[in-house]
Amino acid sequence: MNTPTPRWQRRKDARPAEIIEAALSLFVERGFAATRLDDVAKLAGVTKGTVYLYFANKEELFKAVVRETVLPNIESGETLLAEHQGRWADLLWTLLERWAERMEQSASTGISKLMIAEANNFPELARFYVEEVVIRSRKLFANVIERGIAAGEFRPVDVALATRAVISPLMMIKVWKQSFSLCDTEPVDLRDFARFHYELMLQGLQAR
Amino acid sequence: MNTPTPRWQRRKDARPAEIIEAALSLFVERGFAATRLDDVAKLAGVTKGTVYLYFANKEELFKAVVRETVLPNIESGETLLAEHQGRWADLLWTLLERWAERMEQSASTGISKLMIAEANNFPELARFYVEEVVIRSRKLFANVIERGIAAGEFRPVDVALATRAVISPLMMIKVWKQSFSLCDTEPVDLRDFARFHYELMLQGLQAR
Amino acid sequence: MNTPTPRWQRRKDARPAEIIEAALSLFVERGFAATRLDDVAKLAGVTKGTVYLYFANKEELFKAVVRETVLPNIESGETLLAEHQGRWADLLWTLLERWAERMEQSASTGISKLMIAEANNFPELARFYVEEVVIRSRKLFANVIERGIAAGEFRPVDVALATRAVISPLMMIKVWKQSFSLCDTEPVDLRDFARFHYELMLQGLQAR
Amino acid sequence: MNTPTPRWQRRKDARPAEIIEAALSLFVERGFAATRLDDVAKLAGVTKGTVYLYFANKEELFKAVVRETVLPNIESGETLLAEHQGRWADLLWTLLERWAERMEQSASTGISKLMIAEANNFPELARFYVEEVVIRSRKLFANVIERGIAAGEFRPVDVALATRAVISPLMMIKVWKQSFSLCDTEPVDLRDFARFHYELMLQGLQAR
DNA sequence: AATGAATGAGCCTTCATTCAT
DNA sequence: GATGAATGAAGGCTCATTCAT
Repeated sequence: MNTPTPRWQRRKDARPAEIIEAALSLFVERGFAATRLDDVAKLAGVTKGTVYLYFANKEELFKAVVRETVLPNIESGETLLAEHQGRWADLLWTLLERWAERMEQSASTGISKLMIAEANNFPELARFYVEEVVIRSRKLFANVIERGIAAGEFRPVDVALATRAVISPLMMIKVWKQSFSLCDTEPVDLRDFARFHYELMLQGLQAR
Repeated sequence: MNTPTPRWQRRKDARPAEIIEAALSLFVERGFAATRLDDVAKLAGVTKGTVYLYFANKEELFKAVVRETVLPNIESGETLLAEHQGRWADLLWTLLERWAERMEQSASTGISKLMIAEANNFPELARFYVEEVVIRSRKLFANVIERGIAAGEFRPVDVALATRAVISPLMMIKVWKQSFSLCDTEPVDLRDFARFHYELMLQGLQAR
Repeated sequence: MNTPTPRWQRRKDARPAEIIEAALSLFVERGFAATRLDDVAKLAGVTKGTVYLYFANKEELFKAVVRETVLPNIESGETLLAEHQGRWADLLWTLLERWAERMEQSASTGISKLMIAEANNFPELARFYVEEVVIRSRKLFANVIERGIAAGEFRPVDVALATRAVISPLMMIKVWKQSFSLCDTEPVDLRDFARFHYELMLQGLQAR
Repeated sequence: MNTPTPRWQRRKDARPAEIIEAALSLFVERGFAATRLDDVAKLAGVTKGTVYLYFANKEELFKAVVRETVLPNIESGETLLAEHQGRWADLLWTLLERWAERMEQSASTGISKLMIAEANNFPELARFYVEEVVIRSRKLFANVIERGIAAGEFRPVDVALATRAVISPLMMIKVWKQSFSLCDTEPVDLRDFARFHYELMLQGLQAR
């Protein structure tokens, strides 16, 4: 007497986002190669065929995940830079703090570890990631440092090296947490570390 | 009547070490999952069946690789600490410099990336690695910082955070190089970066 | 108040023919199995669902294509035979020449190759094709030969064998062209070959 | 009490030939695309993995089939040509007769139809077949015709066209038989047709 | 001890067919 | 009548593992 549940529903507009969300969570949890599209489909509530309706293949699905979940973060940082007024050291802290915050909330920051783990086996993905994400992120921080130097706020350091010195520690801690959260008995808090590292950095960067 | 074993024949005792060496080099180059045992065997000059003679399966081979190739590096650092006389900042630099050097020469430093990439899929191995390698490495650097503070050379910072701040940047750069050497158009030199980062750190660490 | 159906709107009666035309062209180009219904639909300007509205499945569509596109050619030959006056060798040439011409212009002559390729997988279709197309075509040529013999123009050869000897070469060249046009570096012209073969045949057929 | 049957036996030397034989028979029966490697393996008494032990992929398996089963036929024809003494028309007949015989006995002559059916979908196979089989076969017959002309036995015809005229009819009859054996109610005998066609040809070819 | 032939489970991808809209 | 989103079965290929020799 009750209406039989239809075999499926048309959810064209919602599907891609649902699949991307499922893929992000599984990619970050298990890695790219170890994630089966069957599982992505199941988690998204569809079948494998449906995944291929929206994404040409596994690699394109991955790229879509990056585009939808990582790029917006970078763009928000670029906006911050464009609109910034005031001390550059303050902007540096704002960027680092927001990054640390996102690391604790959004799975999208797990993509870094994913890429580190899979880059050698999927060179095309690595290229895509470096071009779309890495270079732009570096440029963002490099810009802040350059302007700080120009403003006389920072010493005239090597910008490429300084950019790495600003980015690497926080990224490493995040990557580490993702891999060893279950067995590292001496974890550090991401935001505490971000602040500590920022202040340490600043001593060495600031002009006297 | 008895056929004398020729001098040049490989003793069977050497086999496991040869297999481990081959496995290290391929695991570091391609990662755990992407390395085929066929290739490990070929590189070691044996056949696939022989690998299974010495190692129960791929995971056990992986564990053996970690055990045999990483610990000696740490021990040499501990010796340096035990015998050190003079300024602690100098020891800090010595440790970082030697580490950076090894990164450019020895495949064993590629294990870090390997572990980061595979830890989630091999929790027991992750536990082993954290206990035997990570904790000991941290303790080494933490000791240097603590003694520097005690000697009035460094400010009384949070030692756990400072240890991470000292270790993470260089490790991140190495991990990164390993994953993106082919497509990162803006690579930095490991030792240049080690020196840059050391000096920056020192500004923030030193007591005035 | 009533919306008049615009004159330019396609009548629904035209749909099947449009789909058949699209299917013919793709089947001939790519073969039965390799032709996707998606592509047929796209070429016909409809969607895949619409194809299933008019044809129960891919096989039925295939049958429809054969029915609609091959028979008219045979009928025109039969007409020629019925109305022929003069030497039978001339009619033979006329038939061969027209056939060679059609081979260069109409996709429908590609059906032969299609049937050769798919007959084993679609036995019922093969039966249909043999009965409706093959037997009738043979009869046409056999008739010409028989009348030529009766008229003393040709020697009294085995008509069944002679019919095959007349038909096969040209058909083979066409079939071949269709399959190997891209990689055969020594193609021959269809009409040159038809003429060459006709004259060769004639030497052997003619009474002295 | 009875010894349990081993899961498999080592039959290294025999395997490739067994797999090739199985593949030939299925390819000819069903076509290249429609033949599943699972079925080839089953018919050869092995598993799919074993097929890949000896052949890199389906296309390479096909090439091996051609190499092992078709090329020897051509080579034997080339030997016949090299060693021939006497009238060229006789050699022509010998070649055609042997070909017709093989058509009735060996599955390998079914490859022609196979290639016709699949060439468009597997261009690399088509290229291989044309280069390794087609060109060489044509050259064989072309040589006979050329020498016949040089010897004054045949009229100075267009050799390329004449070669096709010699080869095509018999090949077409064979191809046809393979596709329509079940439903053609007017089959002709291959060897009868070969003889008939040969004699017809000869009339047109011979110098007066 | 060592080999390497053989296995079989697993995964990405394709596409004819179905059916909710 | 027409659409196109969704399905699901099928097949090529890989590779860790086993085991007869």
